[in-house]
This record gives sequence, structure tokens and C-alpha cells, in this order.
Amino acid sequence: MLSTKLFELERFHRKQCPICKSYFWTKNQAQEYCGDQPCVPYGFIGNSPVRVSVESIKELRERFLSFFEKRGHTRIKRYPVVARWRDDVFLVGASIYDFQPWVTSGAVPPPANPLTISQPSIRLTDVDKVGRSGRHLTGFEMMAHHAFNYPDKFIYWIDKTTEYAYEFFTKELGVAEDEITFKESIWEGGGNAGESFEVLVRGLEVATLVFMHYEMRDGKYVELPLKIVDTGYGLERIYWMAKGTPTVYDAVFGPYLSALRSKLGVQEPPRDVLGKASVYFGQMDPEVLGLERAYDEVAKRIGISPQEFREVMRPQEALYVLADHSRTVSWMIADGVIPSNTGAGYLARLLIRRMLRGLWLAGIEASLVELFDLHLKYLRDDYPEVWDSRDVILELIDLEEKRYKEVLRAAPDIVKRYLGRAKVLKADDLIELYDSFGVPPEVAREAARKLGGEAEVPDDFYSRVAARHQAKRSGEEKPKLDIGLTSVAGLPRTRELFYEDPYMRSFRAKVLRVIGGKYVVLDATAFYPEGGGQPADHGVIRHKGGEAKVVDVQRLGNVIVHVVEGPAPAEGEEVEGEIDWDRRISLMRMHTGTHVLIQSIRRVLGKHIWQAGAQKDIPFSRLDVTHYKLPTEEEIAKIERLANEVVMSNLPVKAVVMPRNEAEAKYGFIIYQGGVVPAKDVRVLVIGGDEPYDVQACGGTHLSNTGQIGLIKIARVERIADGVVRFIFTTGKYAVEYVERLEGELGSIAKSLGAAREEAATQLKKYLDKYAELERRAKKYAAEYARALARGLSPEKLAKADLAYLELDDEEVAKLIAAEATSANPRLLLVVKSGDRVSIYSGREIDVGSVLPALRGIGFKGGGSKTFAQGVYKGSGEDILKALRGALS
RNA sequence: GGGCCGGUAGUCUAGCGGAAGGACGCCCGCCUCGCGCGCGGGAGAUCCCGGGUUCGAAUCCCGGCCGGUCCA
Repeated sequence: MLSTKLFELERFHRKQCPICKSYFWTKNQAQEYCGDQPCVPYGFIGNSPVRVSVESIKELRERFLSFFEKRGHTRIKRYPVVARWRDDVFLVGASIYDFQPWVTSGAVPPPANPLTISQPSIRLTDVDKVGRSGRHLTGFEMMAHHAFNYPDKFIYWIDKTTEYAYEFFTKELGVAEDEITFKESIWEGGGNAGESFEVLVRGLEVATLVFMHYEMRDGKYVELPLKIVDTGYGLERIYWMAKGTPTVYDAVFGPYLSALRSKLGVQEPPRDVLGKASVYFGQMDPEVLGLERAYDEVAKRIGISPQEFREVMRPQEALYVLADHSRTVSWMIADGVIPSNTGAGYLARLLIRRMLRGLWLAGIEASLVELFDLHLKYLRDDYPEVWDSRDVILELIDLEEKRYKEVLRAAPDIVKRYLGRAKVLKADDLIELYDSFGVPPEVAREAARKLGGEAEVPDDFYSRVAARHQAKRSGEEKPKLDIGLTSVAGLPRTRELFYEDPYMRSFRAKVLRVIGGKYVVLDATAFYPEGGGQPADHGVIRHKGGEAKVVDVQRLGNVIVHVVEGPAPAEGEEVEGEIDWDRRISLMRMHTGTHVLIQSIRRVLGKHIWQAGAQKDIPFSRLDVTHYKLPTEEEIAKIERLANEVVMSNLPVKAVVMPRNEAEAKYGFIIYQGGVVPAKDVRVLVIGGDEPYDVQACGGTHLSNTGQIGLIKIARVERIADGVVRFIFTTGKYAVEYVERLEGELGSIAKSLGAAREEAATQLKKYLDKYAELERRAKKYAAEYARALARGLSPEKLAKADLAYLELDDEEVAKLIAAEATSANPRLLLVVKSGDRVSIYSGREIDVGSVLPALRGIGFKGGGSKTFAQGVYKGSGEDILKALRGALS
């Protein structure tokens, strides 16, 4: 039993629902059921329990946030919908996601305590119910207030939380006191759990109050040191209830839906039909019942024919899906997701394809880009950052729409190739279709049916696709060191001299341990261990017994391990380390250059650019970024110019270690380009002083100013995957070497052309034009020459054919002559000899094959078709003619 | 990073060892008051590049470049 002071003071009754058996609390003595779906039908449609006027989503959000602000909560800016600070999920599904796992585990303090926020969230678990149930959305705002109670610092717990909820609904929104039900429940998610209350009003769950104090470990609840108040108030749900419209979509997307209907010529269905449908669908679970049966059932209850009901509902569903999904996709793209075939990008593509499919099923012909464009105008006020990304969103939607249509267009042709005589696509065919062409099995089946075939889609289709690729995976991850943590047990953390002074070339240190004569651990080192896309330093360790070559450096737990070749030092002795400085300074140029480059790309191509991977190396480094198409030459030139301006501006570069919250608040989530940093404090690399050019969380070694990069030269840009573009670039002396090499190539081209380097291209163009012209003229003359020769032929008339002979060393001309002569004389057999090569052409009445045995008889080697044969013959033309005369007489 | 598929006139594509074919577009002519449609004719291709096998390669084999797709 979960009770609170509120229930005692306000004299609530605890009851058990006779249908779902849940316990709930209510002031209404007469209330029998729990007040949730499906036990109770919606009671607010067309009759709102909210007695204050709420004019907009924005007003409701503001009422909520200021309600909690007035009660001591700090208002926090919403987080992105893409959860870049986590590596377990792609998208934020609730406000608490913002604080997992760093805050909830106690590692990092919350940005404020207590706090209130309205967090845009995305959940795709119920994606199939969107547009149909009347209440499900893929994207919604979770309004919340959170309190984090530490053992030594208590904020508030169950009593206060329920009081706030009660007060918000009754005082702020004017819902009658006896209409509010608190249902007892247990909540689990994101690795945490706790008891909870679901707040229900007239059949609708409007908020969930979770008292999180367990961690899930191996399926068991373990008490957390922290007790966290995790609440979620559904902004859209509450607004729906306030408006009392038939569906949540009509409330939230009302103006957009009206605009859509008039643009697409879709009639608005009678409100009572919609309202009833929403109520009945709300109480049904189509997953259990089957969608078609659910339709029939609802139609029956409303009292219209199932067919009429479907005709009314189908287009509405498409519009609802469109309204919901386009907002979600816009959020995602604005936060840097590029629709693609992997990760979060795949989820965006899934939603886009569902919209296209929905339009197609409803028989609506429309351009998705235009519909997005329309929606963005309505989203502008609530989500200004979405409006800022308008151009990218529209371009990506256009691209996705074209891509999808392309797959659909190409599918029949591709499927046709795979349909065998049996006209059945087997599982293996379908897997290959999906694997190589991206044709989903459903589309393949449809295409197969149109060709009079069938497709056998196995139930375990996607796992079989995965299995096909699994074999490769093992053996891929080979450990960098063949020793484990136990070999360095008990050693203190290695002092990291490369952070204290990135320019330190040599140092003295004590040898703490030597393992197998190959692995050396020192008490301090300036050797940078491989990490963050920066390769390990090389160099030497000098000691009494000689000089050990350092060929690799790796982190192992707290210590840094040097992999050496040659005589190893003795444990306990003092040694001198010296870094291969040429390599290290080059890598530093590459690393700082990478930061300058990604920021330059972002400024030229747009805010959707995020780092998707990077490897610094010499002589070339690579940087993968999220972008939906290959940049143009102009864009690449612009990026390179901008990057080099930054180099020439000689901006200061500084690494600052600061608390995570402070870094996120000051610079935003953009700092997590290289990935998750699992610590309370982050090392932030700032390029450019007070108004930084670029800021990133980074553990690498960097130059102290951008001028030392020397030069940034982009060598190549390629698309390595859907939505990912790779920049291969170089810096410093390697950039100079690369430019020299290019110049050398240009020089030799110019020399061959006999032109100045500055005019090589113009000159080359002239040569190519001239070449084309000469070729055209040569062809013309060859044709005329061939016609003349063809007319000049005087074939011998034999019994079975007319025989002609020609010696000519130009095969192209020979073909022209043959074409001319054989079409003029269908009885012609023309032999063309060119050295040892012999070609035989015939008119359509003569079969070349019939004379081949005779020719082979005298030593001819070759063959051909009915009207053409070729081969070699080492004898004279006269011998060939003799043999042919014999065969044709 | 790996697997698979592909690269043929301006565009789309057939051919997959024997003289490179079609459609759309382009040019000319006929028809029409004119446009379109229709009819007739024409120009347009380093068959991605480099090697190999073969009497013969767009086609088969090897290597490279580019694109697509799926998995990391």
C-alpha cells in the first residue's frame, strides 16, 4: 500500500478495481472502477473537466512550468531528443532520460534541485497504434518536476509530490476534486524502478508520479542511495482533455489538420463518429483483437456499416499519422539525425516511410515535402529551433521521398530477375533482395504477386538477415594487449605528463613494473596512449642496459603500458623517455586540425553535421561526418578556405577540465562530438578564447594555437555509407608534401602538352576538342571509303552463294563494307583478310557455319555466328578462296 | 572495416563469349492555320579504367576507381 499525507487530509478512499484488480485512491465514495483504460471509457470528449480556459499548447506548458517555479523549482531548458550523452539508447523517451545514468547513479549532481522541465520525447514502441487509437503519439512533450534526494540532502518525496499533482489539476486547471484518481502501480525503466501513482481523470492517464529508489541488477531490485522523484505529465494528453476533442491529434494539430484537409480535399468526418470511435478504440487492443476485427466491432457499436466506417477513417488515420510523424521527424532532424539505414537514422527513415505508405494506402497523392513545409509553419512558434533547420528538413524529406519511390520503382525489375521458373521467391532470394537492394520483403512480395508469383517470407526474416552477417563479427575485436588487468594490479595511477605539458619531448621516470620483457609501466609518462582516435606515441626508453624502442602505448585500467622492443629496463631503475617528436607533433597538428575542420564543415554545410568517427594518422587523417549527400566541389573549397582562415588567425587552443553540468550548460551537447565521456568532470578543448570557434570534450594532445597546424588540405571526400561522408585530409608538413605531389603531376601534364602549368587545362581541352573533331572526320571518311569499296566488289557467282574477297587491315572499315554489301546482296559471302586474321561476313540467305568445316580442313582456327565468323589462318588468301569455291559449288 | 550488387548514347535500360539493340530526349521532313499527337528519316557509345584468358571479351578471370545496399 502506498499512502500519503494528502490522502489522509483530504479523506481519500482506497479501493480495488473489480476489472483490473488495481488499487486506487479517490475522494468519490461512489467510484467503482480504477478510472483507467480499458476499465472505464473516456468521459471528457465533448465535455472537458478542465474549468479554466487553456488557449494553446504553449499556454498549458507555461502554466505548468511557472506553477512549479513558484513552488521552488528551477526551470531547465529542454534537452535534445537525440541522447548523445548515453550509449544505451538513441532517443530521449522521457524527461528522466536527461539525467540517466550520470545523475541517477549519483556520479554527477543534477543541474538544479528540484527542477522542472518540459522535455520533447520520442517513443516508437506504439508506432503502429498512432493515428488509430486516438491517443498514441510517437513524439510528445513530457512535462515534469524532479527532486533528487541524497542521503545527506533531502528535498521532498511522496507527500509533496502527490500534493503538487493534486493542486496542479484542481487549482491550476480547475478539475473537480472528486474526479482525480491515484492508481497504485510499479514503474520500471532505464535500469531503475520504484512505486508509482498514475493520475487519472475521466478515463485518461494524465500524469505518472514515480518514486524511484531501486536499481535493477540481474532482475532484482537493489536499493539506490538516491531517492528520485520522477514525474511525467503528458502535455498533449492534458491539452486534449482540456479541449475535449475526439482525438489527441485534433487538439494538438488542429490548425494543421484543417489546412491538410483543405489542401488534400479530405472531408472532416462527423465529430460524433470520430468521438465515439476514439472512445471505443481507446478501450480496445487491436493487437489482441486484430485490426480488421477491431474496425468491425467499433463500427457495430457506433451503428454504421463497417465499410462506411473504413472509408471515413482510413484518410483520417493517414492525416493523423502525418501530423504526428512529421513533427517527430522534424525534431529528430533538427537535433542532427540524418535518415539512413542504421541507428537513429533508421528510425527517422522508418517514420518517413510509414507516412508515405499511409498516404499511398489512403489513396492520397501528395508531395510529402509540401506537407512538411506546411507543418513547419505551425511548429515555428513552439519549436523555433525546428524552424531554423527548415531547409535541411525539407531537403532530406525530398531526398527520402525520391529514394523510396526509386526503391518502389526499381523493385519489380529486380524481383523479376530473382523470380525463377517456379515463380516463387524463396527465403534466400528475399534476404538477398533486402541485403543488396534494400527491397523489404513486403514490397518484394507485392512485386512478385504482380508478376504472377509468390514470396515465402519467413517469420524469422530479420534474424536470418542478421545471422548472415554474424559469422564475421567474432575475431574482429582483438584486444590491443595480450596481458590483462591482473598483471598491473596494485600499481598506482600513471601520472599523465602529456596533459601537464603537451610539448614535453623527454622526461625521467621510475620503472614500476616490466611484464614479459615487453610491457613497461612507469610512474609517469609523456607517451600518449592510443585513444580518442589519436594513435599512440612512438619513441625510446633509455636505461642502464641500453635503449628500448617504444612501438605502442595503451591504457590498461589506471596505468599506461608501453610496449617495447629491444632490451627492457629493470624494475625500480630510473629511465629517460624520449618521444618520436616528428610523429607526435604531426599527430597534434592532425588532432587540432580535426577540430578546426569539423567546425568548418558544420559552418558551411549546416548544423546537422556531427562527427561520426575520426582517425588521426600520418600522412593522412580521416574525419567522418553525418551528411546526406556528397558535398559539391564549391562546398569543399569553402570548407578548406574557412579552415585555413582559422589556422592563419592563430587562435589560442586551451584544454579546461570542468564539471559536466557546467560544460553542458555553457557549450551545449555539441561538445560530445567524439562520443560519450563517462565521468563527472570533462576535459573540454576550447579553440578561440572568449568567443570560441569550437568546443569539444576531448582527451587528446593538442597544439597551443591553430597557427601551428600550418596548413589544412582536404585530399578527398567520399560517401562511406548512407548519411555519412568521409573527409580525408592532411596537415602541416604532410599537407605541404601532398601539395607538392599534386603540383608535380600538374607539371608533367603541362610538360607533355608543351604548355605553361597555368594553362594546362585550357590547352588540354583544346587537344581533346581537336581529337573529337579528327575522330568524327575519320569516321566520315571511313564510311565513304567503305561504301566505295563495297560498290567496287565483283563477287564470283557460285551455285550456293556469291563469293567476294578483300584484303584490308582496318576491321572497322571492313565491318562497314560488310554491312553495306551484305544488305545489298543477301547471297553474298565476303571474306576479309588482314594478315593472318580472317573475317567472313554473309548476307541473310547464307549461313557462314556451312563453310566453316571446309575452312577448318585447311587449318583455319575460329568460329562465329550465322552471318559472321572470324579467326586466324596462316596461309594465303588464294587457298581460302579455293576451299570456299569447293564448298559453295 | 567487411559481404553482396551494379557501372552500355544526354537520361533510363536490353544484351552477359560471336557484326552494340530499344525507349525517352535531340535534329530534319511529312501531316496541321499553328501547337501537340501521328508517320518517316537522322545525329548521338573510349560498352568505368588497367591487365589476363580466347581465333574472338561489353560479356569470363584478376586488380583499381566510382555508385548502391546490408552488416559492423
